[in-house]
Amino acid sequence: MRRRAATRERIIEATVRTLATEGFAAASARAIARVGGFAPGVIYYHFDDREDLLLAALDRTSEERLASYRQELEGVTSAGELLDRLRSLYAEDMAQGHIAAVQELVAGAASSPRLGPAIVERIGPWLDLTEEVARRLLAGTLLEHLVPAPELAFAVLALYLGMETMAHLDGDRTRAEALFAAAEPATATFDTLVRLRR
Amino acid sequence: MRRRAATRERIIEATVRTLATEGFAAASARAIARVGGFAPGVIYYHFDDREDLLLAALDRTSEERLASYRQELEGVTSAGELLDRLRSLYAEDMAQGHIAAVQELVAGAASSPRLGPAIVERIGPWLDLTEEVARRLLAGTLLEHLVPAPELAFAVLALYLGMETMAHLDGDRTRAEALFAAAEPATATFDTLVRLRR
Amino acid sequence: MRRRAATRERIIEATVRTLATEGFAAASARAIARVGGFAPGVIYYHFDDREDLLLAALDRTSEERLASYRQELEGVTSAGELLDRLRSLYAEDMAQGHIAAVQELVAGAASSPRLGPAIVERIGPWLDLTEEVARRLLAGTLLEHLVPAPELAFAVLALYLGMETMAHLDGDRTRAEALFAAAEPATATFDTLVRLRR
Amino acid sequence: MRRRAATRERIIEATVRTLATEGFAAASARAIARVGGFAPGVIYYHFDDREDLLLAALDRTSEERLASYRQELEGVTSAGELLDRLRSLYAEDMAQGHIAAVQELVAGAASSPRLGPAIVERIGPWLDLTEEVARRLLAGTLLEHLVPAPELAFAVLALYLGMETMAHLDGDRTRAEALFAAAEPATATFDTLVRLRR
DNA sequence: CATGAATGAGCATTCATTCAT
DNA sequence: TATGAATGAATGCTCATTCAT
Repeated sequence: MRRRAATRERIIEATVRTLATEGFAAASARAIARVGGFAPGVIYYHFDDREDLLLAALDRTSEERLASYRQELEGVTSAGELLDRLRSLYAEDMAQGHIAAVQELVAGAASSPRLGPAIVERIGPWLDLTEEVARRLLAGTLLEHLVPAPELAFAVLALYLGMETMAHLDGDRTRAEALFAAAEPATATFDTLVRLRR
Repeated sequence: MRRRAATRERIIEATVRTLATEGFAAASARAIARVGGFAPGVIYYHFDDREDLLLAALDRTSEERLASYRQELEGVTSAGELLDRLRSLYAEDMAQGHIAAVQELVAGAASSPRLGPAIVERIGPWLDLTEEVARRLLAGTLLEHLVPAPELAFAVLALYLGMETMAHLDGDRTRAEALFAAAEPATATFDTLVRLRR
Repeated sequence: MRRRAATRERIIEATVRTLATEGFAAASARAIARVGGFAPGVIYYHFDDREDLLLAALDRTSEERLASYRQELEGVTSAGELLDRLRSLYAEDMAQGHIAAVQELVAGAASSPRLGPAIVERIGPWLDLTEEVARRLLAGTLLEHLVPAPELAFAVLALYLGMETMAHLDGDRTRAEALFAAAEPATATFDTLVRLRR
Repeated sequence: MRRRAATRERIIEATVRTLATEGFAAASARAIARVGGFAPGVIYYHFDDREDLLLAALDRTSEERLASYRQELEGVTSAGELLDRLRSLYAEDMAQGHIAAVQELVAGAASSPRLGPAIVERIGPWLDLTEEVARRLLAGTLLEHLVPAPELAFAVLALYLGMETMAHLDGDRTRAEALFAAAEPATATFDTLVRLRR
């Protein structure tokens, strides 16, 4: 009983690792089994099929990262602080390969009708978190009624995803970093205006 | 002479259509041939390999749309007008399926080392156009020195791509439209401020 | 464990048979699978690729026959006896189809850069055996210093290979047999001269 | 009318060249057309199919070389002289690529049931020439009745073919040259014995 | 006669999935 | 439960050959 769950974990972990290092197309049942050190057949004892497994892997990564983001962004009250935190979270994402796995899944989803909607579904909690942070920062500012939080949250996530996609295409991460750097003066101005107003 | 070029066109057109309707992974030589009503072998008579064909399809779509965007955005001077034009261009993109094909290619490129950089290369002219429009709109405003145009252009394209990716994942276009609608008050405010300042 | 090796054997055996009866070019993965009664895919479960399989088939045949030749030629001391033994070995070769398979491989190797050198390598032990027998027979005769053993060995193998090629080209084995018959008086004379000299 | 024959020639010549430089498997209709600078389709106006063309190419090369060999070997009366002439003819063969084309054909014939016998047929005139030279040299010697000329001729051609095959396998021509060198003392001894006897 | 575009069958190889052990 | 051998369909691609122009 216990063992069943443990094996499941091993398979999921191997899948995330394979996605991150080999890519979506190369994350075949055999490749995952090789990475994890188990027989290919065992996968089908724990998961219905490849898609089922990939979604489980996405769940794992998503939950884990969402927890980190939530904790890190909880007490943030200024735009400058937010930018700082996001920057280091993004660096973490990259270092741990989580984001690579997600990006591979999003890209690969194009070729599987079931995967796409399931991925979007899993974006829901991220939208909630983003919206919450946005509301907190905009509260009491001029922008509060000018920029609706749900749409802003969607735009932020889309931007993040698009950035990742672009970086993934040619392996160049410097543009994303340049974007963080370029946003700094704007966040400073924003924070100053907010303080003056209060 | 004539015939050769005509067939090339037929193949490219079938490729764009297959990408848009079936997805990257399903756009196999056979599938494209089926869609276009020709023998699979003919593809290799006109293109070196699958990637060569996919890039040709991307070129076609990209050039065509870039021309439309350039023409439509040429004389735009206010944020409100810009938003309007983008809205209808986006609607066109969707109706014609071009953007779906592009999205599939961008996503699929993850699994092909040659495709990725080639696609990034083709994003260049889009970055230029975006940057140019951004400069024009920001010129003389307070934001001019606060928001560097190149990074802004990159962010805009990333946002657009991310939006498309998300919409493509589950086929829901309403979020993109909601974003356009939500941006309207902000553009109006922007235009008013600019006018006052002048 | 056991099963794996057994299947490997089946595949190799089917390969040798296909080479012998259908020829090099026709020994496609599909053809071999058809002959052996298994799925084409199984080949790639046991061998890296077609060349790997062909070389394995060559190894099997070569080792098996080399053992027979070595055993049969070990105690031979006269030219007449040598001729007799070679004759029956050659008949065996033909009956078992081994030599036909080898001939196909040698011929086909022309079109595969990796196969050629690998085959030459496998000819090494045959050169050694031939040279050893040649030395033994020539020792103490007038020819000993007139005919260098390594070159003689090479010539003998080339003659054997050429004979096989010719026979294989049109399926006529009688010329090879006529050659064996024609060589008999010469070997008898040789043996007589050697005996007189001693 | 004239033109027809001229085109035929061009095609044949392109075929020989393609065989020599690209090999049997790569000598596709398209490759030959590319080498010769004409349309692939034209081949089928002059030849029934690929095999027909390959045989025509073999005919051309064979006739041309046979004429050279015949002329060169006509007045030869000693084994030493014969060896010398053969050596320079062999060098010519190699330099002109004729022998490479023939070897490719012989090797490739394995994969075509019609080609094999047709090639053997074309070896006939070579057997005749070889036999004639052999008879001339052996006439009046002790070997005359010990070694039947037809079988000897066959053995010589088989040796030549085998040598070529082996050299072709790994591109090493030095062994053939070593064989020529090693045969020299034996031919000298042969010539001396013959002279003494007369 | 010649062209060169098109056909369709064939090939090597990979992979998700099944199933006897 | 787990193993890993086997299946069979699919894929990218090449080629001899045909045929409208």
